[in-house]
Amino acid sequence: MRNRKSGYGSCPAGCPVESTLDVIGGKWKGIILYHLMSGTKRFNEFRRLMPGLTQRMLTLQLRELEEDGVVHREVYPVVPPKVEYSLTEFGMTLKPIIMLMKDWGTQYEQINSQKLTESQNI
Amino acid sequence: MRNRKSGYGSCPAGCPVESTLDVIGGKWKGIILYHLMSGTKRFNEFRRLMPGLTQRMLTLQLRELEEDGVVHREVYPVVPPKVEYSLTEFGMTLKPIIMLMKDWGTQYEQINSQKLTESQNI
DNA sequence: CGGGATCCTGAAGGATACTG
DNA sequence: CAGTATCCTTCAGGATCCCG
Repeated sequence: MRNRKSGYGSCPAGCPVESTLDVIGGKWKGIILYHLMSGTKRFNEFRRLMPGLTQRMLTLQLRELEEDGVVHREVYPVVPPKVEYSLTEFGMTLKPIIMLMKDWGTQYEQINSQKLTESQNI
Repeated sequence: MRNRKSGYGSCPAGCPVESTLDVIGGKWKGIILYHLMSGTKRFNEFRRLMPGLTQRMLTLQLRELEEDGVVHREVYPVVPPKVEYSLTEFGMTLKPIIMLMKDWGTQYEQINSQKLTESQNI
């Protein structure tokens, strides 16, 4: 999923779509960004919000989002350590997309669960 | 990227976002959907539009999109074979998302190329 | 023309343990 | 608290050849 950006060679049109997917398409990036929409979060806050996400993956995904310029990482030089993650201004511009994706995903899930119950009734 | 849907266990909120990414997050699905926005396409049309995409992957990605209910596959019983792919009505509802993603990706690419030239000037 | 059948690999993601 | 550091697994994606 990563290294899409490097490889294309020829990609006439529609590639910006892929660039966007590069940024938000990581396994956890969608949820991470979604949670960041509602405000700054700390490292362990994410872990509470997303059980099942390991520390390693959380770190990696956050670092990539940071590299891509959509997430800001603020380190406070205190003991115990305190690090806050927030959306950059550019990251904020993802809000409409994430929100639309949330709405669409809700629709999609409803339709899928309907299919399921239908096939059980037959 | 696939089988996200099956695995979660606990996914309180924001998961619809992930569901959507499940549908559009495949390596070529973004471009495929983008090209379908402008109308029905045949198998080899896609291949022309996206050199570098192998037959196998094109078939697989189209089949998954079909399973997810966003793409319709129309087979004409003629010789030589003719198969047309189009968006379902539900698939049409993805248009706003794809378009936003295209716009955002364009912005993102501009910013990235700026960074590049800046770092070369230093 | 529009695929299917195989085989293969790279890297995305995961489990676990340790640390400043 | 917020991470590294290793090691390991899986499977999405690719290459190639064949077919009705």
